[in-house]
Parts: sequence; C-alpha cells; structure tokens
Amino acid sequence: MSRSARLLDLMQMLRRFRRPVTAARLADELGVSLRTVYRDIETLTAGGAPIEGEAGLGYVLKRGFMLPPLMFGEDEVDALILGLRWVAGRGDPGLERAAADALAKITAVLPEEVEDAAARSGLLAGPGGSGAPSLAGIRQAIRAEHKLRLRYTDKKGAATDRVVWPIALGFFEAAEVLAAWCEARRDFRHFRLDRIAAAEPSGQRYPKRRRVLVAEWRLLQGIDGPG
Amino acid sequence: MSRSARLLDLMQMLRRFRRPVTAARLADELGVSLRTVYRDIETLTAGGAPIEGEAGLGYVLKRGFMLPPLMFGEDEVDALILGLRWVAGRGDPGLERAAADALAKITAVLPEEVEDAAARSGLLAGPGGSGAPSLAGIRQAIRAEHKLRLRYTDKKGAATDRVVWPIALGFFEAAEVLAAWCEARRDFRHFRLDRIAAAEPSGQRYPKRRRVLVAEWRLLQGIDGPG
DNA sequence: CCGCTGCTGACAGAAACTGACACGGGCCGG
DNA sequence: CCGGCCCGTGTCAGTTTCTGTCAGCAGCGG
Repeated sequence: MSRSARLLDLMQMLRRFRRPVTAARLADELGVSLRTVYRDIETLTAGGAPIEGEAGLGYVLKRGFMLPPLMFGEDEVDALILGLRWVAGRGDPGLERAAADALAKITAVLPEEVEDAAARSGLLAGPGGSGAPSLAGIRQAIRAEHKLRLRYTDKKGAATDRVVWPIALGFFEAAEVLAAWCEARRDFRHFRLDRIAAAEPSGQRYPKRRRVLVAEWRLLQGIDGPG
Repeated sequence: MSRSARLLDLMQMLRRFRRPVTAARLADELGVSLRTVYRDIETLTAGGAPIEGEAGLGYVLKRGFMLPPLMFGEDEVDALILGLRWVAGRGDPGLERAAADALAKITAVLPEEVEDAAARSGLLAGPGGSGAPSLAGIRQAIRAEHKLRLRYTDKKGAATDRVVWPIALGFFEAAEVLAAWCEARRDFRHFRLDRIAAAEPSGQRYPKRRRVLVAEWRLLQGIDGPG
C-alpha cells in the first residue's frame, strides 16, 4: 500500500470512530508501526486535517471529511459551483456559511478560466451576481420585517419606485422572485430580482407581522390548501 | 518540492495549455528530467487523469479538472450535496446530468453516515428524495403540456384528488411548489411538492397552450409588472 | 508510583525516486 | 531512405524518503 493511500485510509478510520481512537489501534489496522502512525498524523495535520490528540485518550477527528483527489469535467465543476452558490444564498444561516466556505475552498484551487466559465453560465445569479441588489440585504429586511424602497424596471423597461413589505423569497421559472405587499397597489405582488435596480432599506417596520402577511399570501396563492 | 505537489502542478499546467504541450516543456518548467515527467504522467493516468499523448505532438488534457484533496466540514459536505441535488433537478439537461455525475463521484467516497446526514437535512427534496413524486415526471408533464392527476394532502392531513394543468415549478419558503391550473377550482393554485402523495400522468394534453397559461398566471401573480 | 496514552529524536536498513543513457516506434517532410 | 519531432520504456547508480526499533519525555487518572 502506498503512503498516500494509507493517509486516506487513516482519515476514513478517524471519521469512522465516534470516540477517540488510540494510535496503537490505528497502527494495528493499517499494519504499520506506531511511529509511522504518529508521522502520518503529523503529515495530515500539517495538511490541514483537524485531528486532535490527547495523551491517555487517543485521536479524534474534530469534524469533517477529506475528499480525496477527484476528477471532474468542466460541466461538473459548473454544477458544483452553481449548486453551492444557490445554497449560499438560500439555506439556513449555517448552511449558507458552509456553502460559501466550500465554494471558497474549491475556487481557491481552480484556474481562473474554469471559474470564469461558471460565472458566465446564466442559470443562476449568484450572491454577488448580476447587478441584482444584495440578496442578503433583502433577506435582512424580511427578517427585520422592514419596508423596502424598490426601484423596479418592468418588462417594457419602465422604471417605477415602490415601497413594499417583503415577506418571502422564491424562485419560479428560472427567475428569482420576491413576494411582498405593495403599498401602491394595496395588494401582494411579486418582483423579479433581476428587475430590481435598487432596494433600499427604509429602516421602518411594516405595520403587520410578517407571519400574518405570509398566511394571507398563502391563502391567496392557495399554497396551503389549496382552498 | 515534494512529488505530490509536483503532480498537482503538472495537472494545473496541462489545464493551462489549450494546445498539446511537450514533455520537454513540462520538464523545463518543473525543473525535472524528461524521464521523471514520463513517470509522473504515468502516475496521473493510472490515477484516472484523462491525459492523451501523441508522439510528435505532445500531451493534452482531454477535459476536466482534478480537484486535489480538500477538507470539508460536515455542513460543507451537506451544502455540496444539497446544491448538486438542486442543480440535478433543475438545470438545463446537460447541467443536470453533470450535477448527477458529480454527485455520484462525491457520494462514492463518502462514508454512509455523512451521506445519510445530508439526506436528512430537510431543506430540499432531492430528485430521488423524500417520498415526493418524481420531479422528473412532473417536469415532463409540464414540457408535454399534459394534465396530471394529483393526490394531495393539505395542511390538516386531508387527502384530495385533483386534475391539474401543471405550468411551472418553483420554490418559496423552503417549500417546493408546483404552479398549476386546477380543474376543480377553475383557477390557478400552488401545490407543495412535499404534500403531493402521487402524481400520475394522464396522457392528455391540457386544452390551452402552456405559454398562454403562464402569461395569465404571471398577470395574476403580478410577476411581470407588477400591475 | 504505575499504567495508559501521545509525542519526538536518532539511526540503520528498506523502499521509492531521480537522472543519464540506450533503444523502440509513429508521423512527417526533404 | 534518412533525419527530426515527439512519446514511450527499461536499466542502473546515486539520492532521497520512509520505516521500524529504541529511548526518553509528558499529561492524566487511579
């Protein structure tokens, strides 16, 4: 067994054991000496693996998984990047952060051309994407139950200004959509994110609870029913 | 420079050159002998790298990119898997295929526990997911402009049967939603995918063009406007 | 103190790697 | 036919890396 294969095996074993595992146990399973296990652990930690060792206890992998070298085609890399961008903008906060971190790790090892090709594939606007306003800002307004001032460009190119109460983000037909109560129209409306030229937080709370608005909107959409 | 680092450099160089590059050129840049380059190429191809070499021409990397060993936390792996699942169900056909392929590669090297955790994270129903009906089947019905018979369970658990004309798939508030014209209600309705117990293709075309229905639906939603 | 463990250095021997050299073969042009 | 441009492979002496053994140190708990 080559050393590199053994290092991967070692990682898998650490992953497998939920409790600390002694170097002796690892050495036994790998068929090498204790000294070699210490060296291997040293090599892995030098390469970034989060392994903790305590005398009298053994080794434990803090958490995580080391992906071995994998070959991906260009379109597969595209899919990876796009999927992560999507999660980075929409998961729960922990998952968003994780997606951003994973994306950073992958792009750090990509040549620039590969990353550029992914950026050009137009399926999704990523978080920093296509001139659309900050998704994070919109999500923050939804969370804070704050009004937003939108500068919106409709299908024909005409620009209007709106004050809206944003309640939900969604995605339909390859377009990202903000569901909101529109003060001008006194009704719910949906705004395509790619047509929002600007979204300024007003700092004002909207006068109804978001929860209530969402329930009304759902009733109207027939989402929970559908009635 | 360690050998493993040099192998990665070699991959990057092959990636960089759009045309065939000679072993002599590679040897020069890496500062090793020609013989060593041949050995390195042998090692890489043995490990699955799609490198082609022709006497009189040089080496060319068929396509693709080899990701070096990367360390991901559990949540990062979750984000990877979820993102790929999402793209696998929604991109253009080529990208869907690529996402499925990438997903297969990653899950092939994951211990089962890691994959299971990702499957349980309930943000998205993957293509083969959560007892939800086949997304592909629903998408096919949309493309073919065919009616679907739905068995639907509402919020309270009551089951109803519907014949609908599916027009679009979307995502709101962590729920995947099918937009469709409902024959029973003679109006547009939205059905959460996770509440669709069954979706049988009727084999019948719905009587209006999907394009027209989508335009009406958009008008109602105020998506293209808005109003 | 003892036992259980991680940890590190030193060293002889083993294993892997390297460069130089030689040779084989395909393709192309003079 | 020959030579040049390449990829490709084997051999061997020298170099580098790795391994196991041994010795010693340290933390922790009984």
